[in-house]
Amino acid sequence: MSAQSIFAPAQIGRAGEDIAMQLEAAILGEKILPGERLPSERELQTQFQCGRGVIREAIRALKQKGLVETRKGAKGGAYVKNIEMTNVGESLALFLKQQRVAPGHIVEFRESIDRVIVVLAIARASAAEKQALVAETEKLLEILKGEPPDRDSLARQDQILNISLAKMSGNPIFEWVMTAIQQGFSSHDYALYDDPEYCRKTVENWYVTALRIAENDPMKALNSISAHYGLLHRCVEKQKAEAESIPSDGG
Amino acid sequence: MSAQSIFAPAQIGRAGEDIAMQLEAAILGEKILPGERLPSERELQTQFQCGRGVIREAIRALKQKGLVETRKGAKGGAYVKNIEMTNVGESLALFLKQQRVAPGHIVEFRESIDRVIVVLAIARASAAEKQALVAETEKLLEILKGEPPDRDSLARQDQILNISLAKMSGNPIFEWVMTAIQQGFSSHDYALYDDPEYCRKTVENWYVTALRIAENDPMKALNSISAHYGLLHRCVEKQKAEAESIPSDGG
DNA sequence: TTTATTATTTGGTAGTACCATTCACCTGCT
DNA sequence: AGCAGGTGAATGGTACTACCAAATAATAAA
Repeated sequence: MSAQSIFAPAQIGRAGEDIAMQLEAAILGEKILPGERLPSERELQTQFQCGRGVIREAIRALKQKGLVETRKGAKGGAYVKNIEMTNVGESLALFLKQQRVAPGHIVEFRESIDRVIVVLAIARASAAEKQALVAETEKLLEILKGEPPDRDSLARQDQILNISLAKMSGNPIFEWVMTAIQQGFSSHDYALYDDPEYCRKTVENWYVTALRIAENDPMKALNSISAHYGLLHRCVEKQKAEAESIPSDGG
Repeated sequence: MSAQSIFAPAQIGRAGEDIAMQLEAAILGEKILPGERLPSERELQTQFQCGRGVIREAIRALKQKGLVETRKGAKGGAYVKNIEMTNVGESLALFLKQQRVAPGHIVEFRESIDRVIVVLAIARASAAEKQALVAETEKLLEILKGEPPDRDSLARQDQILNISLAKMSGNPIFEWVMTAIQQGFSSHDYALYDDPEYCRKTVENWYVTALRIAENDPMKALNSISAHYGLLHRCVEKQKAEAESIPSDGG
């Protein structure tokens, strides 16, 4: 009943934007909580005193932002949901693609983040969490034993490890940033796992790193991280060189 | 003339999504370059064999992603543009707001990022850029001389400094992260500038940091950064304590 | 009580009409 | 010729109506 009179008609030039903003404000201001629904399009139409198309466009914008999801049928409508990391990641991925951010930059960023994460994780994560991390790396070793190793599984497990580690930092922002970067970079990551040599070394390095973390040895863990990204960096350089020497298949 | 037959009618359940995806693919695939226009809504309507509302919603989604901007009138339409960092930042900012991240976490994250940025900036930025940074901090000093200092200007200049510094790292991802974090937490930053003591110290610290960077002295610069965030952290704690002792005015 | 049918709600789509804005073009005056 | 002002066309923005498809609720039938 709270969402009946909180909206103003607001009929200026770009009414759609205005309505989208009002709805967004209502959501962020927790006038409408996650799980609840916005009034139906036809109700909003009367509340805002405008056409239904405008309402639809506004809701479309919210949907794009990940603020709501829509369902059809009775009891359908625009349901407020918690924003997921994937929305942020998608957005970043778009940016990275269009701006042609060099893989080297991404590697550099990830390394710098990871170094901080490792130190925080050692200081804050419980022994159980650290052991769990080691267990996850052992899974990675298992996957590597396959003949041939399943690249898809490797990449997925690698992402899981990165996220787990980020979680152990005790600071959610690291986790989110890592998730976003991984989404934006996933295509490259896959490519890197094509190199069997890089692949093997990386997996081994993950294992060592996890052990160092479990042993609460930050300096050695940082060394492992550096080694990891050293590998990654060389691999990126190598792929770049190859891409330049074979400039075929382009559009 | 290339954008006439590249779209398929594609009339399945959620046609809007489909059309948005096709348009997005066309843009990312560089079928339509930045600065160019999408066909008009009415043209797309005939190409996709659907109603104009659907087209409008699809374009609305692209607009929300920051892929296009629309203009009215003759020669108007949806123009492809380069994605700006603020668009990506908005997405993250939204997420951070909804997740109610503790200010302490943000301070921690920003410090860790800033430490890396400073080192990179010293190594990579030109002498001119470093001098420019010093000049910007001097502006901050000027603002501080006002009686009373204009908090709004201070906060804005502080943001400019952070972004400038991030830019000097030579890695656009740091710039993005800094932009995004600032967007998400401008409110906190403003609050911090309410404390005149913190304000003065911070400004002075910025100046010292810029000088250290200009002198290419990474260790001292890092010390300044630590001092900066030490201040910030104490200020956040103080405000948190105050907020807890005065639990009024809440929703 | 369970199952099948019907009605209702609600988002999704199509189409039309009209308005406001912007630009290209043309007219007419100087 | 050159400039001022008007005119018209293109285009996004809005309103409205009608209908479809899906999902739920209410009702009837077994």
